[in-house]
Amino acid sequence: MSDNFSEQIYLQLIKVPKGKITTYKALAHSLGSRAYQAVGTAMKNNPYAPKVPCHRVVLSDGSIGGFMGKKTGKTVTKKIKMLNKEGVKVVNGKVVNFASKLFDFE
DNA sequence: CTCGTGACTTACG
DNA sequence: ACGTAAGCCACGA
Repeated sequence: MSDNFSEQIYLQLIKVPKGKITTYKALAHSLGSRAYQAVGTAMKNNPYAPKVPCHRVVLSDGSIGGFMGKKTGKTVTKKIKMLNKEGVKVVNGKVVNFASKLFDFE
């Protein structure tokens, strides 16, 4: 497992400080690829969980993404609460002040 | 190698 | 603003 690509995604995600978040686009772009979908694919694989806080990754609009929306929030709802606890306020499946909490990859 | 799917993004109507 | 279509990359069969 851990093809270089997926591994980079996890590394970047882990690199994100607490209370901050990132988007699929920025994440993929930081890897030097446009694998927006690949990022999601790697997330659903998430072999590094909970080391890899996939809930810290949101859509370009700041929406949580396909976590909830499908099955009345089950696992996701919990993560949302966790985010709120860390300082990332999530309401109605969207991040509050999300642009300001966005983490810039160096 | 080819096909289908996906926790995505952008563009057009 | 919303819905559909096409494009993007990676992974599984």
